[in-house]
Amino acid sequence: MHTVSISHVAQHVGEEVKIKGWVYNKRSSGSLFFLIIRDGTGFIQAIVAKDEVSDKDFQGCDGLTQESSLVVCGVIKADKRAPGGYELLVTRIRPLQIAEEYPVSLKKHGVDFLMDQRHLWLRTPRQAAILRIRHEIISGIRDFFDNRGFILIDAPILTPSSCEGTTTLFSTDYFDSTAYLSQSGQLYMEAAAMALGKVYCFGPTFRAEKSKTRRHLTEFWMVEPEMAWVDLDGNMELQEELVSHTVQRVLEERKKDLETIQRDIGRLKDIKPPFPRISYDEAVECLNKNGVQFEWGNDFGGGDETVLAEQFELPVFVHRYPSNIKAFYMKPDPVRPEICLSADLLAPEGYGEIIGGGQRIDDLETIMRRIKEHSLPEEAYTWYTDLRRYGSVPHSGFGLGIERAVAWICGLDHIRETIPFPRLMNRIYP
RNA sequence: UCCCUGGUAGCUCAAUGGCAGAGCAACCGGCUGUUAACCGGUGGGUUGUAGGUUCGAAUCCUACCCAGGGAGCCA
Repeated sequence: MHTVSISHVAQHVGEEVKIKGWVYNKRSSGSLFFLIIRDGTGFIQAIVAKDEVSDKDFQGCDGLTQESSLVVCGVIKADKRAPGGYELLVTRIRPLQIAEEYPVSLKKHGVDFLMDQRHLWLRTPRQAAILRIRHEIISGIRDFFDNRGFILIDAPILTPSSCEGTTTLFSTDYFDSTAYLSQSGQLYMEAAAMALGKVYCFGPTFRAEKSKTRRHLTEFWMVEPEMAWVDLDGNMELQEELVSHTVQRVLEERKKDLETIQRDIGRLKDIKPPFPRISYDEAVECLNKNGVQFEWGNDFGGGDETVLAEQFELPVFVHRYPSNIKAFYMKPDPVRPEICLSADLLAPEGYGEIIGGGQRIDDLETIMRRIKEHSLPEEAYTWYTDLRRYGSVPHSGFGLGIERAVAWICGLDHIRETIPFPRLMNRIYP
């Protein structure tokens, strides 16, 4: 008798099979037990009838508790009364371990409790569905780049100093000096792009900011492509293709999981290029027209981003921000040096910035001036400025926040559910 | 760091100055098609912590701790 996964039971109707899993729920009715069994791929109702199994097996069912592990044998049958449409008529049942009283019940729980039980919370249908969608998003992104000739380059996680010199970094002891956990692989990707043309990194990112909002984690994952010979327009084109490809892939491959989490997929279906593009100037005008007091030169807050995104059905690019609210390496606009060739992509439905990127400064004099203006330690950036000494070319790139993308595509109201074990300002357990 | 809200049984909540309560979970019993099954029964409490006001505090006051939401900062 061979083991089948619950997701494949439809192909085994009438056969006697083995299922290895856990008890999700149990109901009994005198001489019948209804066990809802899960195996990580799905859920199936198992019927244990007194007349169909040994007395020992039947009595054993009485002691089964929520999340007990077991191996059951039985015949797959289609039945309208069963949740999912199929059920298992049990012939043999072997408990492996009887679970202790399980903390996470099928009833309602509060966030604090669930976060403390995150290792067990992952077993619930909703959390498992989100993690499968996260996997699909990640694999969709990797396939997108791999199929377009990008080379995966792993950026270092331990770094000697800040990449951008602004945000708060986590520090750690590094022999007799201090190292910092990476907040971006971008500068290293610029070096790699000059070696290999089109590259990307995909790794964790760390920010020690004391942010307590539904959009922030202290540890999150980011994909950062970087391309030689590509300008701002080419950069935005790649972004809209990447985002559309990823959304369509999830719609095709994870329909069932989207149903499980009750995501309204109406607006996701239309996510296809081209995305609207507005300049920072136009965005400021748009905010003022919508009753938001906003002054040219400031950066957008969460609320401002939502107002802007609400004007469009699709994700929207906001490009050409003032240079002094962006990172030091953003290339100034040749006709208006006070603004730069940067672009952020704002997701619809209030999910905010999911991509930040732009064209980089490729001129040695300009990059040296910007490093001085930002009071960055010049020696630490020698390798970076070397890229402008030895065959500099126009180049662009961006960073896509995986968790924010997952939150948007899944329609979640908090980023903490998008990652298996979230790290927040005041939470590092489990 | 600042602002707002909250903390009562394992979990989710009620009790607003006067006997500490319910549903679920656990345990015992019943039921041959249940759908977060249902029905009957049992056990379960330092009301976040420390002070204070009061004849009397879960309830009012002060400080602290913890959590949630937001601001700033950011993807």
